[in-house]
Amino acid sequence: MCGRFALSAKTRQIEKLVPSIKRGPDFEPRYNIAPSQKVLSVLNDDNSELQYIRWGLIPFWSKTESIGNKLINARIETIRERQSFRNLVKSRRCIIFADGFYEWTKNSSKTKTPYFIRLKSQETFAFAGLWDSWKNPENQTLRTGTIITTEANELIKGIHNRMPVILPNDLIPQWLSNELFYEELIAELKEPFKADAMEMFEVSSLVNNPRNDSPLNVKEILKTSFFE
DNA sequence: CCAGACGTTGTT
DNA sequence: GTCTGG
DNA sequence: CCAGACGTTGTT
DNA sequence: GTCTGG
Repeated sequence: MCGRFALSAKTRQIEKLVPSIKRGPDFEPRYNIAPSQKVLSVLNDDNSELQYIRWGLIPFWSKTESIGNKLINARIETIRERQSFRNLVKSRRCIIFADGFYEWTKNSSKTKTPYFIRLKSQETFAFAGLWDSWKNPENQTLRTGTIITTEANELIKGIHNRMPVILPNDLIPQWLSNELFYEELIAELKEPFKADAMEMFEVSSLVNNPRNDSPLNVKEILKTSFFE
């Protein structure tokens, strides 16, 4: 699963992943992005626009906002079957930027230990996602999205059985293209991102609280040596 | 036909 | 136990 | 994902 | 809005 992640990159690094996007503003680093918060994305609708959507999919037909609490992830194995997702695969794909994510493992003691996972290169990457547009009772439009998951790779398997679908950079244009052979691409994306390009660290349980998103907590959250 | 769901993870 | 909010 | 709430009447 | 279950 993917229920929490980080994005501390500058706009410039994100522009490298999607050359067609217009220069966006720089933004504050975020180390503890939780469902219901805004996530930085590019939608297949407009590959030139960097925009925020809310994490937690609210399908256009939903009468209530609360369904978004549930639809934070979509299993790639069943994405073509699920009522809430299958139509979106054809028409409403997106990418969501991150440079690391968290997974939890349960200990014998009922406590949960968080781990931070990122690329060895420390580069920003793109999750594969789906989005939709919903109108609230006041007729205001809200764009929301969900992150696609797959089985865990060899690195992550030790702590957890699922992980987010990370798009290899060369597949980003395909995922955002409107002439998509999604059958083939989806089959390809079931294969989890390669483990030897990633690294994983146990981190402080400070990250358990989604309100701890201060850059000042980074050294506490990432307690190993790599943030000197 | 209508009513109710529409999801994932992990645990029992 | 289950839902809501972040 | 985790943390925290989960409620009403009536006013300190 | 559309499918599933009864």
